[in-house]
Amino acid sequence: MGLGRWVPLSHPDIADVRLDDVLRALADPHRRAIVRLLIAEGDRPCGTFGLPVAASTLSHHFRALRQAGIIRQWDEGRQRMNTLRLDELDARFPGLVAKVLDAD
Amino acid sequence: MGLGRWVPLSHPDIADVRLDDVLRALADPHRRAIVRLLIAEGDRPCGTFGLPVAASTLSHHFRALRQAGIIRQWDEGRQRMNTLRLDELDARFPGLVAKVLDAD
DNA sequence: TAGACTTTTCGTTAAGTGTCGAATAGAGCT
DNA sequence: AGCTCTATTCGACACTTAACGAAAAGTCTA
Repeated sequence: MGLGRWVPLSHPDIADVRLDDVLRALADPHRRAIVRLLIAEGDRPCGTFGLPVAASTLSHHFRALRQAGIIRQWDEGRQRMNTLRLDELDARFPGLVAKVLDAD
Repeated sequence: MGLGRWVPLSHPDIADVRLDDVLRALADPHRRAIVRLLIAEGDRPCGTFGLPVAASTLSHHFRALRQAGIIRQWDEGRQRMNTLRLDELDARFPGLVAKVLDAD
């Protein structure tokens, strides 16, 4: 699965998630599309989002979302699964994610 | 007031305001502070925000907010006034600005 | 007219972003 | 072992960003 397996996947504690990072992450339309699909169709591996970008670019967007505290990832066989940290995000920034996604 | 007086102040039509730009503009804490002060204390000139940055940097942030469609500016004597386009923003992205400002 | 005041533009610097292709590395299958 | 599949890292590129100081422009006041 690439070199990023030895360094285990790290996720920020929800208390350490910064609004700056969340907003910057959601300011990108590809990343909003990822979040929207996670809400609409549930947890899914990276390769199933159908975005028109190279695999390496996709990987970059998933990392941005994970480091911002928006998604959680784990490995399952040869794929990497993604889930939205919606409950945690709503506890920290109530209603924010929904409002952003509603906005377009 | 500087060279930017001959090119008159331009503000995007609210219909042309893009979510990407609004989120990117609000992802900066100095710019959120500007918006928050406009809500709390009403329209005010650029020099009255008390941010710990150089005047030229402040100017840069006001331009970012204006071009994103978040504030409207006009000249009054030797100062440049600022107002939040909150009604327009709420018509376009209902509740978004309030949610973002509430979030921290 | 001369000076003070407010704000912008310009030039620079350091850092960050989105994108791609190539190379790499596990997992699973034959 | 070898091959395929999924996803990552790396290096490169063009572009954007936040920040500063210096210079300049317009407005107001003395």
